[in-house]
Amino acid sequence: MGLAKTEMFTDEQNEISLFAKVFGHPARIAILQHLFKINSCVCGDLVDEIGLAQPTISQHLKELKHLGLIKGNVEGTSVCYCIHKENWTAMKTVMNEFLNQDLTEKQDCC
Amino acid sequence: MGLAKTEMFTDEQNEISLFAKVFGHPARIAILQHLFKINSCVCGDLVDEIGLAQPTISQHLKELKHLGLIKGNVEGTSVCYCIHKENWTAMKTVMNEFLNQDLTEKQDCC
DNA sequence: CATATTAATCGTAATATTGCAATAAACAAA
DNA sequence: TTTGTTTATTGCAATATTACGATTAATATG
Repeated sequence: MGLAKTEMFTDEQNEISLFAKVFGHPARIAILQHLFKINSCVCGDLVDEIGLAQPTISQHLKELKHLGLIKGNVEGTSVCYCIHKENWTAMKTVMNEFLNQDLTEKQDCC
Repeated sequence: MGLAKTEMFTDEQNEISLFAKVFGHPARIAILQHLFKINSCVCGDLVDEIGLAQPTISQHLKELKHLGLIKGNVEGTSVCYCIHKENWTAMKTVMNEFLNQDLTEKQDCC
């Protein structure tokens, strides 16, 4: 099928999986890491930095933008991208809450 | 294509994306949350808890197990699953390092 | 205006993921 | 051994993702 039955899960579960999904490709991790690394914003440099074709990078940027994790600013013929700080922080809260669940009290089964 | 060119990315980028990928489906989030919630371990209860067919749940469990995030203990005819604490903690370290990158010094582009 | 530059979009091929019915495998109990 | 119970595997259909060539859109520059 390839179709996740989102209606049978909680909003939280769907939200976490949507964020995780966008992190589920190394090119998008590379894009985000590069945006974190350089202080100023980049655009087509990402195509050189990462070894993928321009349409492919553009597509990955679109997905990141669609989830609100980055924003793009048109400057002449080029577009300058950067991390969307507020949304990134909000995403972090959701993800950290899931990842940092308490394990100490749990007893092992095996 | 549908094929990520893993060889052009760093080990870290590939590792992060692999972890994220497994979190990229709400059913697997639901499974993990349930394993966190109940103190003792579960097996076929997950099929009832989540609304998916038994082979589907089994497949999701397989992926979680393959990444080492859970472990299964055979008890008679049933299998008891639980979070793999050590591996979960190790995964958390990798993911937190990526998610919690410093944003304060970065200037906005837009 | 014509031309270059840059990024987005379209179209398409290759591959991956999801879900489940059917079946198999493993084990317990009668 | 037979039967029931539980989980894993197989096979397949439907859908999603990834990558990129070709093209378009937008803007700058001569």
